[in-house]
Amino acid sequence: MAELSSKEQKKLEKLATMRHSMAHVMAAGVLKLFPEAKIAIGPAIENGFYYDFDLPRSLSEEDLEVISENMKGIIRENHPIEREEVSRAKALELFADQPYKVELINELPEDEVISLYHLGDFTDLCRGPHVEDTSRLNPQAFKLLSIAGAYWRGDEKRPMLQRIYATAFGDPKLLKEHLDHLEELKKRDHRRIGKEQDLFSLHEDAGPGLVYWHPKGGRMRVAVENFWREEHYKNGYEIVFTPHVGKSWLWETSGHLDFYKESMYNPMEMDKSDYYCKPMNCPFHIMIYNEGKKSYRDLPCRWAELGTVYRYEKSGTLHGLTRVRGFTQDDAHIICTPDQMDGEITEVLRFSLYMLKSFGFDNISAYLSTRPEGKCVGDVSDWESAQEALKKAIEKEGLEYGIDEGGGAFYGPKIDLKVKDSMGREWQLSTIQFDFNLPERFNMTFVDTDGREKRPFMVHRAQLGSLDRFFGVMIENYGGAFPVWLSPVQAQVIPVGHNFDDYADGVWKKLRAAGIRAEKDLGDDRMNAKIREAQTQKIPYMFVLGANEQEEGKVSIRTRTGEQINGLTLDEAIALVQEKIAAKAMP
RNA sequence: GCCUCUGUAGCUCAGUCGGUAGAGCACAUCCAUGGUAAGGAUGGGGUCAUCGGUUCAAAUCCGUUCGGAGGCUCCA
Repeated sequence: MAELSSKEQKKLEKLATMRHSMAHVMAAGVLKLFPEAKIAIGPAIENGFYYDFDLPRSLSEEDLEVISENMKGIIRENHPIEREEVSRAKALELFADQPYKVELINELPEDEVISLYHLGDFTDLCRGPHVEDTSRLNPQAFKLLSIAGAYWRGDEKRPMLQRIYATAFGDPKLLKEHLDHLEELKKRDHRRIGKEQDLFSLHEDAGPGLVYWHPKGGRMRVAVENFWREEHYKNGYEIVFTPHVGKSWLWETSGHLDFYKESMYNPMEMDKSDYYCKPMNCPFHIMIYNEGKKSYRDLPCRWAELGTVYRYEKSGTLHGLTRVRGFTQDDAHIICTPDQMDGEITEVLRFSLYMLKSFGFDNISAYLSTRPEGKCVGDVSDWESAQEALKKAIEKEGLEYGIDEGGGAFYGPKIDLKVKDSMGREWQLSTIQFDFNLPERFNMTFVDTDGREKRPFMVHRAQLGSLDRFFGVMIENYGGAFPVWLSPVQAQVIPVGHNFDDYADGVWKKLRAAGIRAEKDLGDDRMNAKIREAQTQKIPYMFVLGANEQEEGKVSIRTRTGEQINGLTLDEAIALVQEKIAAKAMP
């Protein structure tokens, strides 16, 4: 959330005004095509605008063409856009055949000024502001993008309207830039790259939203998991493993069956008990904690698990790796005494930031969510000290942060960390979350210095969130051109011709022995085709070997960036690759 | 879940007015022995997602079911 200068702020406002006016033009264009259309709302949004309509039939791509032409016509007719303030009664009369507008008017507060904007013979209820006339709109710099269903006021019990999404800029060049950006996003789509690089798949027939990691994706995941485990041990965590299913009393005790049941897979009955697939790992970690009496000397417990959980997400929300039904959380629970809390929070935040930065996410912001109004568990004083600890930790790291007052869950305050990726999109990955509920429900205790049993603090945290989702985000962030340490194939060995297959095979074996993920391409293709193949696979290093290399026992490297490094001994080449791996660098 | 679009070879897609299916890539075999982004030839491969209906005849038209894609209050 970088602060915008007032000049930039003004520019954005101007753009939003222009887009909002464009939305009116679109509504006018739709009414030309469907005079009986009922219009709903049409705001400017981040990269454009939309307008919702209730139409006699569903829109097609061809309709967008017609509407688009209508809009160009309206703009060229050069209408003024004029404001008029009217009484409530007049407004209701004017929009008598527009039920959505009537609803809006009736909901406006008593003292609100009701304003209309006229654009030719189109009049819309609108707060404004707008551009003075349509000459301020560029007929070459907008594009209708898509048709989507949208519930009136986002309420699934209300009618489904048709929404037209569009984008608009002041200048056709900027429109083109934006469209190119959308094109680039498509190219980086992790579902596409996952297929191209043979990383993972999903199978509708075997269960929607369940991920299959192929060998190449598996290599990447092992690289990430190994790094993750090493860092957790270095940072004072223990790693635990817990079952995938548990009896119903666990979920009754945790409250999941009361509040979370519809997101859980149905139970399976075994020996007259119901077993549920876990949607979260917490109750299992608590089982470990509650095994034996704990002393203050045992605390803090920092227990991490790459725990695979199952959640029954609605079918319409599933999306590639980023929204799935079975996924592996990089979960941890920190159980500590009240005295230890401040230090633990500081550390967990520092560690999380380090983790995200290791994957090239340098643009990180924090969001603190505090105690909601109404029913919460836990003492108010505990909430306050927890919130204070979270805030201090954020400030100590010098992070930009926002506060979502009252945005916490009923069981505790939290920090969410969001990263901005290379395409400027924000993703929420890490979360650090207090829980005043489960320690109570599971009667977790520790014996303090005074010999009395007390309630420990418990904090949930995930750094990458879900490994599956994180991979989706990471693939798109890198656009499939991974740093060397993550690349599924780090080096591709390519002989110039079959005469050098043996030499290539020897080099390949040594690369593998040195711990480098190397492949050899001894197929019948010409070298050019092999290079092209390695290049499209975005393999960081190509070892191209022929007579020149064989005679001197050396190697020549082509990087995927097109750089040529010739005349290295194999040992030098191995050292070069290993250095880049260790540095988590690009080739 | 709901709305719109959509489902044809492993992948990307074409298939006109309803007349029983095609391309490129990939794969296999052979030829070619090659120096930094696709050498050539031949061949195998499809219950046109599913179930049902209309029809002399369905990939094509209609309905069902199951998937996939884009959306579903950044407030008149």
